[in-house]
Amino acid sequence: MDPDDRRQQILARAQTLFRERPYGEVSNTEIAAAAGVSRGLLNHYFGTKRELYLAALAEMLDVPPVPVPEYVAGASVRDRVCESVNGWLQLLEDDQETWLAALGTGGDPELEQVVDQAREGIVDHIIEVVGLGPLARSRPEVRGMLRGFSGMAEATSAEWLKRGRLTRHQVHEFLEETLVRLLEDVIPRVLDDPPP
Amino acid sequence: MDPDDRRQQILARAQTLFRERPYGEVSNTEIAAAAGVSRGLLNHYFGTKRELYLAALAEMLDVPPVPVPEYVAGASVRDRVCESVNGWLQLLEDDQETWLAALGTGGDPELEQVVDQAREGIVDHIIEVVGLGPLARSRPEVRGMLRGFSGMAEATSAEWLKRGRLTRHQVHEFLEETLVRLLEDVIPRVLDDPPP
DNA sequence: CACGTTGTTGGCGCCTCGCCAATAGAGATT
DNA sequence: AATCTCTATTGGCGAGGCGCCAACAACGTG
Repeated sequence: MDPDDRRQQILARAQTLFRERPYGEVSNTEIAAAAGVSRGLLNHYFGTKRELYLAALAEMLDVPPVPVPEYVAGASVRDRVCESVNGWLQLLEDDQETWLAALGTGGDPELEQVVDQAREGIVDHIIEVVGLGPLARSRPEVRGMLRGFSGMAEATSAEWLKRGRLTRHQVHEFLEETLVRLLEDVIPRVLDDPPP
Repeated sequence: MDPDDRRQQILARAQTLFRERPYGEVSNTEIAAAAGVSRGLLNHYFGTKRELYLAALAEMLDVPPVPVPEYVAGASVRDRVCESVNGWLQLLEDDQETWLAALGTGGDPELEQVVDQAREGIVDHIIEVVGLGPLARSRPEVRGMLRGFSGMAEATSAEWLKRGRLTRHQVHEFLEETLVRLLEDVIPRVLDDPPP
């Protein structure tokens, strides 16, 4: 068989398995059996199991981005932003299981639950400090949106601590300005908006 | 030895090891040796290796939140928001390595690089669709902040797809409103602000 | 026709994990 | 004080997984 085809076939089988179960629970033996080849052939093509996993994941995430429509050239900022958000949600709906498996903790539900609980504590702290009223506290949508802000805080903090593209001062200012606008404008607007 | 003390001691050693290396690269034998006990004792206390890992991670993430200062009662929204952001950054500086190890992909650098590349592609797409000028494109701070927005998009999408606390419509509206404000107000303000 | 190259396989050795029988030591009971 | 029970603790056994390597086969080439 053609080496490129074989390599691609193994990767395809590995992807489907890594999508449904986390790394540690998928054995090379299983991947080889699913691909109809010997186990040693996996090492021949990809070296180690980790390299196979990285290759599979890289190809999973290497999806062509949603094409940019033409009309954005003369459109307003809001229209272009709307289009960008649409592109993201579209991408997410197209191959949902891929992103859910790749991002997060790799698909482990119990592990997910542990870090989820810690993040909910962060949200609790935000709610307490900014002094949300009891009516806002009771709505789960508010918690959901604040979890969104928490994700932003984690990402910008990583930009500061790991990548160095932001300073601590910039992270602070960015998060403060954003959170103020969320509380005063965005969140009330989303809450008041009726579902279509 | 007192069972509680022993359990705590094993957890402490496991935490330090799991902080510096990802799950798969830390063996139970190593944890047992570091704790000065037999390997079988780990199974006696925690059952399986995964349970030990979850227990260690849960205790790592179970840090007491930064206490809320008193003056927030009569302060403005902005002051309280500032205090909340301060709390987050403080928490991050106090035990930085814990959060960096727990969040993200579990401390695996190569895996991190793969998903990082995918996320940078998302940022590229945002930049292209919203039509940022070449001067804004060139600044790495802009990319850093848009990565923050990307983190928010991932978190809110998880709220929609996994938790169900937000609808797709709400996610869309929330992200659109937020991104418009980021582009028009927040990002320019952070860029123009001189470092202290 | 011989020969080197390469895809492919089965097997060997090492490591890790979960389980279990065996041990030792402390506390309780008589 | 002696015994007995309970439990913390250990070493070892078996299963499974991974990386590596020698052997085989098939195909093109001189």
